[in-house]
Amino acid sequence: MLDIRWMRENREALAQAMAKLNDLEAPWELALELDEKRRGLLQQGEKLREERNTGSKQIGLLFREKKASEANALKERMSQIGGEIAQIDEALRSVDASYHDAMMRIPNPPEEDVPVAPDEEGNVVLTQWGELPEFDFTPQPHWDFGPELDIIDFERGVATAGSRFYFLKGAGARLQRVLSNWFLDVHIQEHGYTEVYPPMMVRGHAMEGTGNLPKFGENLYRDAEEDYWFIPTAEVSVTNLHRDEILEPGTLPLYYVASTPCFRREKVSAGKDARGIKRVHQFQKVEMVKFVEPETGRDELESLTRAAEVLLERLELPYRRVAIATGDLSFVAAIKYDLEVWAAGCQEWLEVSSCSLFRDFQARRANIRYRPRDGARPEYVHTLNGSGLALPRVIIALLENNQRADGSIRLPDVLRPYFGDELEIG
RNA sequence: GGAGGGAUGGCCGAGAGGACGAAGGCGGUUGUCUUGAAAACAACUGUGGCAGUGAUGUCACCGGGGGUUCGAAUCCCUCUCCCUCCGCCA
Repeated sequence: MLDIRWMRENREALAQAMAKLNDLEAPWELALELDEKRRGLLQQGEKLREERNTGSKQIGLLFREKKASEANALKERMSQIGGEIAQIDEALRSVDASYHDAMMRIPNPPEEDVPVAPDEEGNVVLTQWGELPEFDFTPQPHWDFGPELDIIDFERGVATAGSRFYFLKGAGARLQRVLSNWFLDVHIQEHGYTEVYPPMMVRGHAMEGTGNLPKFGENLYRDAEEDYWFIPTAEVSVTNLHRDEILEPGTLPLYYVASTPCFRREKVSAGKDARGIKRVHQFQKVEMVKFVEPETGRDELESLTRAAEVLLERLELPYRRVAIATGDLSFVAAIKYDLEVWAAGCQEWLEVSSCSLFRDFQARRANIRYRPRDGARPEYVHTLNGSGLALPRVIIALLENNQRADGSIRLPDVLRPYFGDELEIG
């Protein structure tokens, strides 16, 4: 959510930002209109309330002085005012609801240096690390060798839960668990993160806090009877960890990391990314979330992104950092870097991390504030998050890039502390 | 799942239709006293909206929402959460 005062005073900048984002539906003009209406009604109502408050006090006094007839006369007038207040309140309620809804549907304006383009064609590769692996045979995609090695079972996954579900088995399941643990360990021990185990179903208002609702409900799974939503990423629960709080001076920055399953409806066209575990309804992801002071946001984004990149480097996986263009930016992000890893079997770059700065956009929605100094006014924190990393796609790259002519796979040495001498699969 | 009891400021806790944004205590800040500290004493001490350059004014907020009333922390409805007992359970 944006600061309405900023919106009032920066119409031009707002219009430009929305144009850059290529979001033609963003109801920012409507929001400003409703804001004006809302404040008008608010002032009318308050004036009447003031009148009624003083009147009501009078009535109390008059009764105490046994001046019943005067009191009753006043009562009648107050009753009238009460009616007017009720009318204004009703109008205000409806205006307020529309206003709030409009505000919740206005996206975050991009940072100055985000590449301006209408869609993902304008994304810019900023850096590329590592050499693409070369083979003297044709590298296979994981959906071919996964079942052969009996480490991924698609058929039984589909039979059990439907399309885009799978079983990881044996070395496959173990690899995911080991990677998840190792990612967590690196973030905790080297990057100063605190591990949390968050709820994986949350209330609707938590989804609003991170910006997944009201606009993107169709991407989420939910309980049919109760207000429980399955998290599409740990970002949702972990960001809400400090909802409605005022953090005392000295608490920021806060770094959290969690490894959770993520549930996504993935209503993409039926054929797209249908094979393998590139795009599935349930996957494991290690997510980093930061709460920081506003001035430090950009530096924190850089260190957050580096924390994810380091993992890819130690796994010897070639990757690139991509600056997401304005038209491809998510609703809540002010700036976003994607990390894409090369998968030799699929022959494509797979997104394994998104690192975003939200400024105060989420903090306003979730009402997360901090006190800059003792006794100072509370201000909104800035939030960031990034995957560090999404498991299935890292597994894809790891398996596909390290396959050998005989069909076996040799995992990188960095995993030796977790695998011992069992670095070979198949 | 069933029965009952609760939710009040940073914390504890009073409050039962009118002088209540809310007693009292704790905590915090400042001052007096003191070489300094402690103690004692005194004053101050919540959040947000709107209007105003400003002093300030005004409105809202006693878990959330709705209602009754001239007037609600207080009465009614509803939701959420917490506690106790019973049932069930990894």
